[in-house]
Amino acid sequence: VVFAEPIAHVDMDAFFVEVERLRRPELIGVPVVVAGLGKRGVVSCASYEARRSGVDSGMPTGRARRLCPDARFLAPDHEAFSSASDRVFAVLRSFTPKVEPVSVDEAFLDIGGLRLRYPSASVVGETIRAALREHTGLPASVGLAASKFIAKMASREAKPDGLLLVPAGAEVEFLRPLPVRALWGVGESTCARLEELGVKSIGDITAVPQATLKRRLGVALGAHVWELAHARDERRVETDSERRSLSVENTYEQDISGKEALETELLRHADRLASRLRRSAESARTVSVKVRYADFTTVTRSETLAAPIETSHEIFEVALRLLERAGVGDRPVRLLGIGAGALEDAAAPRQLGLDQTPWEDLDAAVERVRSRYGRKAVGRARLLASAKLQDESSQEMTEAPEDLG
DNA sequence: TCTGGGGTCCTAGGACCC
DNA sequence: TCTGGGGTCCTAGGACCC
Repeated sequence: VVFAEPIAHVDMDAFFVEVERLRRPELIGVPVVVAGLGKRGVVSCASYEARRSGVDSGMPTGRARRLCPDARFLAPDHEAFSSASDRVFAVLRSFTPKVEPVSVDEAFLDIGGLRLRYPSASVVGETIRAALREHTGLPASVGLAASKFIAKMASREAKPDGLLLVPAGAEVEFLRPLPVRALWGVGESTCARLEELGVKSIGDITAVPQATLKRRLGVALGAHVWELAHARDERRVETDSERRSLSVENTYEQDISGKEALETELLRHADRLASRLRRSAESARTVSVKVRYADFTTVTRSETLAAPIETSHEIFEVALRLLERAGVGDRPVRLLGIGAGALEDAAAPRQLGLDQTPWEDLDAAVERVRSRYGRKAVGRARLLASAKLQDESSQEMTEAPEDLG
């Protein structure tokens, strides 16, 4: 006996809102919106009550306030979400080790191995939902199918707090009436181009030759969309995929401008990025800088180095060059970011240059102090002096900062 | 209404090498 | 004198997802 639908997609319902409701029961049953509360904030998660007023993820908070003035607006508490996420994944892994995280609140499970313990895939799905409810207190929806992408579409149809199994063989029929926008990988832009071909539903795609789609959408996307519309999806559940990049960025409440302010913010970002690299024991061979101007145009500059780097000092040096190359000048900037790519294991043997500096030792020491006394226990004098620029922190340093340069 | 932060993957052109 | 084909790597931008 083998399940004909061995892939489960588990998706938590209004995750951030439900986590808040666990500790604040007065939020149950009323519209709740978790969102950036600043001038330039957007919605991270809206409760189903708020969604009825048209509020949804990604929407500017200002607009959400107008649509649903009675909602409770809460700033995201990332630590709470992250520990709730850990509890969710612990429950999922108690069923099978074959868990592929998609995001903090979503995962694919290969439940094929559970066929001897459960009578059907649906029973597995309902058992997972009940276990999540019991051990985390949170509602989840589950989609079951023969392939990942159908399972994903099924969980969406099942929401909220539901389960849907799409029987093997019935996939095309299930997909046919759904709008193309519902396809995983078809966003606003692709949707518009498909509409130009007269394609509105997923069923419509099957009437278009694959060659036409490839010409219109590009080879990879055209082929992909055509395959998905025919319910062909061979992707397996991948349990151990490695991260490819790391980045830190910030949108400012007020645009910043001028060399001094930009460089100080760049230094702050380099510091955070190096800290995260160190904690994951990785080094980076490419560094990129991202700048978004007041008119929302965005430019990136990147540089690939001969050897990987990892300290805040080295990252800052490269980032400064890239900022120069971006040619910002005096233009007002609304977002500044730094990214690290081409990641390598920091333990990998590396060539020692003649100008090898003690920066690594310094960063390591800083990290040790921080893990013991908190993130703000040590920092650069330059960042302390300009702490008012930081829009995410209102706390003062409690320890005297060391001057790191 | 005015657009977050963290990621992934694809495309297209150019450099460079054989 | 004019000009190959293929492969890999890098860069910049864009679409998409949660």
